[in-house]
Amino acid sequence: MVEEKRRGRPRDEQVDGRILDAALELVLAEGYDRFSPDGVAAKAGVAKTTLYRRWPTKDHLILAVVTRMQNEVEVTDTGDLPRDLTRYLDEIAAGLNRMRKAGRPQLAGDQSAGLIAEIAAAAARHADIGAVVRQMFALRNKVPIGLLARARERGDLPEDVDPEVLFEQLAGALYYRVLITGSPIGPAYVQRLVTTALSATPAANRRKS
Amino acid sequence: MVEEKRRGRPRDEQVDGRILDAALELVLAEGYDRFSPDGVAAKAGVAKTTLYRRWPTKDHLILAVVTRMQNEVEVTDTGDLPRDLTRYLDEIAAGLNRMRKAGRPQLAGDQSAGLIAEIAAAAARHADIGAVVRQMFALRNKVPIGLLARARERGDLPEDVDPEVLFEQLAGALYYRVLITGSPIGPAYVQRLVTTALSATPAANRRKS
Amino acid sequence: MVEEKRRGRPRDEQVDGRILDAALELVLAEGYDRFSPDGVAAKAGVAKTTLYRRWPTKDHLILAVVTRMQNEVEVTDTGDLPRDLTRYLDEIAAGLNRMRKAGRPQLAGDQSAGLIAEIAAAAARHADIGAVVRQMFALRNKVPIGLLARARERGDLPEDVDPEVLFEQLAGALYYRVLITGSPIGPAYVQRLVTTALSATPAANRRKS
Amino acid sequence: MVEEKRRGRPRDEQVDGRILDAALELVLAEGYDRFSPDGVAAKAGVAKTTLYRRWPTKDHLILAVVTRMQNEVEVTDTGDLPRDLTRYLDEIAAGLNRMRKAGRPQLAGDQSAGLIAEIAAAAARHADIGAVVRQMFALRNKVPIGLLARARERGDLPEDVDPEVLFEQLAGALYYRVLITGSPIGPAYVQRLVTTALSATPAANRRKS
DNA sequence: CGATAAGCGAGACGGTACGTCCAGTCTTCCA
DNA sequence: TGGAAGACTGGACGTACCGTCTCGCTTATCG
Repeated sequence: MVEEKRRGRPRDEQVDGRILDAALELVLAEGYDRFSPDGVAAKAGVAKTTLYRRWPTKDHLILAVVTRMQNEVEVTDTGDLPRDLTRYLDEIAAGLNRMRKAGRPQLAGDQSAGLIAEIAAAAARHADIGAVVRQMFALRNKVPIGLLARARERGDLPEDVDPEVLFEQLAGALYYRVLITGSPIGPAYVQRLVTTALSATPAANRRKS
Repeated sequence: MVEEKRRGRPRDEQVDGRILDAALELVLAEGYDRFSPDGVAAKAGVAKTTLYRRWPTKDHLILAVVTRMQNEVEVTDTGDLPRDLTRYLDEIAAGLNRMRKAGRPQLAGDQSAGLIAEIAAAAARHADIGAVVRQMFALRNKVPIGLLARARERGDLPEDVDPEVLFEQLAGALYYRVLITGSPIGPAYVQRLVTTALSATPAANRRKS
Repeated sequence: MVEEKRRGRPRDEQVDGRILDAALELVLAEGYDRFSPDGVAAKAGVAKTTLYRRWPTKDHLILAVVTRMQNEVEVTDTGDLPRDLTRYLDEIAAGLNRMRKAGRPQLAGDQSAGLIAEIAAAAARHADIGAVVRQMFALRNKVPIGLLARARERGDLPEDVDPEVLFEQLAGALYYRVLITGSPIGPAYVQRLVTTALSATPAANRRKS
Repeated sequence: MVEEKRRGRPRDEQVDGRILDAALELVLAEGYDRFSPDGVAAKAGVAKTTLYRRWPTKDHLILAVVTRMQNEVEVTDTGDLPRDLTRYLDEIAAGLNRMRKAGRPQLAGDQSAGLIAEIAAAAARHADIGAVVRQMFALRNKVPIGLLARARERGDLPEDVDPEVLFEQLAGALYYRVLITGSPIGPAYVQRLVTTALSATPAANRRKS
C-alpha cells in the first residue's frame, strides 16, 4: 500500500467526471445499444485514448456508470421487521425503476428492464465485470441480510428460515419482475411481497392473536 | 382459423430446423458475442437472406433458439406441496444451469448467467422480443401458480399468501442467483429455498406438532 | 424460317408491352442503378419469371428498352451535303439528348451521359449484348455512310476521304461529348461540326469561288 | 496554399499504393463486375474501413485506378501536322486498347470497350465522378487542341476549322469505335483517320501540287 | 374430352456485394 | 507520461439485388 511515485504527467482527475457524466447522459438518452465509447468521447470532449486508459471496455465503462448511479440504500433497524423491510425494498424498487427508463422515455416505463439487463449480460460476458458486480452486490446485501438474521434471533422469524435465502426471495422477486416478466414493482407490489413473505411468521402470528 | 390460401413457393420447413440446429450448436460452443448470423447461415448451408426472412435480427434468432431449448417443465400435483415444489424448482434450476454453460466450458460453470442474461438484455432492447419473452413466461408460470393457489385453498398455505407473489419469490430467488450473485443453484439450494419459503406454513406447523 | 408450331399456352403479347413500358418509366425516373428487374416486375404487375423468360438479364432488358427508345432517323439525300448532314446529325443529337435526361431531371441536363453510358457498359460486359448493339449501329449507320459515299462519287468530297471514317468522326464527336466531356450538343455545335468537317472540301471551295 | 496543421495520426501513404495496386491487378484479371472492394481490401491486406475512408464507392475506386493507369501522352510539335497528329493518336489508341483487355483475356481483344465504358457509366451515375472525369479530360486535351490551333495559325488548316471541334472528331472517332461499334483502332485506322481529317487541307493541297 | 405442355403470379432461395458501424489499438504531435 | 485527434484492423450486421426454383393455377393444342 505504498504510495507509488508516478512519473510523467499526472492524470487529469476532472476528466473522469466529465466522461462519466457524458456516458450517463448518453446511456439514459439512447439506451445501451446506441451508446458507444466513440459517442461518449465525443460528447465529453475527450480522446478515445483517454477513455480506454481508464476503462478497458465498453462494458467496464457502463459498469462504472451504473455503479455511480446505484443509490446508497440505508437500512434502518427499528425492530419492526415488516416496516423496516418495506422501507428497504421500496428504495431498491425505486432504484430499479429509475434504471428501467433509460433510453425509452415514452415506452411504457415498465415492460423494459433497461440497464440492469445489460449489466447482467456484461457480467455474463466478462469474467472480471462479473466479479465486480458480484462483489458489489455481496457488499450491499450484507446489511439487509444482517437485519433478517437479527430478526430471527429475536424470534421474529421461524428458526428454519435462512436469512440469506429469504433475502434472495425478496430481492429476487423484484428482479424477476424487472428482468423477466416486465411487471411493475411499485409500493403496492412491495406491500404484497412483504405480506406474503412474512405471512405466518411468529411475529405475524403474535400480532394476530 | 380459415386456411389461408398460400401463394408462391412455400417456405422450406426443413430450413428452419437446420438454421436453429446450427444456431444452437454455435451459441453453445461460442457464446453470445461470438455467435453471428453470418456464421449460422454458413454452418446451416443457407443464404443469409433466408435466415433474415425468418428472424430479422440476431436477437430474434437467439430468442428462437432459447425458446426451443426451453424445457417443458411438468408440474405434478400430488397434494404434498413441499415435494411438488421441490421437484418443479429442481427442473427449472436444471434448465438454468444448462444455459449457464453456453460458450464458457472451462469457466467455473457457475458464476456466469450465460444465455439468460442475453435474453433479458434482448428483451430490454427490442420491444417485440420483450413481448414474446413476457408472454412465454406468463404461459409457463400459470401452472405452478395454479398449484400454489390450490394449496392455499386446501389450507396448506396461509390465507394472506399471494400465490403469484410466492411463485415470484421462488423463481426469483433462482434467477437472482443466476443473473446477479452468480451463486450456484443446485438441489441443496432448492431445498433451502423451499424450506425457507414454506417455514411456518400451516402444513409445516401441522407436521411439527 | 418455318412457323414452328408452339405447344402449350402461348405467350401473352400484351405483357411484353407492359413490361417495357414499366421499365422505360422506371429507368427514366430512377436512372440505371436504382432500376431493378424486381421493380419493373412489380410496377408492371408481372412475375419475375415472366420477365426473365423474355430477357435473360437486366442488361438485356435495358437494351430492349433503349432499342425501342431509339428514334428512327431518316436520311434525306437532296444532294446538298452540308444541309443533309446537318439535318441528320441534329436528329441524332436530339436522340442523345433525350437519353441524357434519364433519371436526373433537375441535374443540369448536360453533363451526364445517362443511358448511353450504361448501354456501352452493358455491351462491354456481355458479349451477346455487345453483338446486338454493334449490329444495331452497323445497320443504322449504313445509310448515312452511303450518303457520304455518293457525295464523294459526285466529287463533293475529296477522294482521299474515307466515307466510313468521316462518318465516325461526325458521330464520334457527338458521342465523345456526351460520354466523355459532358459538353452540350445542341444545333450550334452540330453547325460547327459540319463546318469544320467539310471545310476545304471541293464543294465548299467551289461555293467560295 | 497554407500548410494546414495536420492533427491525429497521419494517413499511411503506402496504403494508398497497396490498395491501388491490388485494385488494378484485380480489375485487369477479373473485369469490372467481378471486381469488388471487398476483394481489393483482402488482396491489399487492408481493412475495408481504410479503403472506404479514401474512396467512398466502388466506382470512385475504379476511377482512381483508371486515372493512374491513364498514360501521360506527350505531344510533340514538329510543325509537320500529319505526323504529329498520327503519333499522338497512336498513343491514345494504345491506351484505349490496353483498357479494352481488362478482364476478358480470351475474348477477341477488340469488340469490348472494357474499362472505359465503365468509367463513362460511373461518371453518369455519380455527379462527383463525372466532374473529375470531365476535368481530367479537359486538362489532357488542352495540349493537342493547342497543337491544332497553332497549325491553323500557320495556315496548315483552313480558317473555318475549329480546333476544338476537329480534335473532338479525331478523338471521338476512336472512342466511338471502342465504345459503340467495337471496331479495332490500330495504326492502320489512325492512318485513315488522319488522312480523312486532313484531306483537302491547305497543307495537303500544297503537297499534292 | 382428357392429357400434355407451356405461360403466369407469387414468393422463397442461394449467393454475393455493398456500405455502415463499432470496438479496441496504434501513431502522431503537443503539453 | 497524459491528452487530443484520428487512422487502422477486424469483423459483424443488415440490406439490396440478380437470377433460379418451386408452388398452384390457367390456357392453349394434341391425341
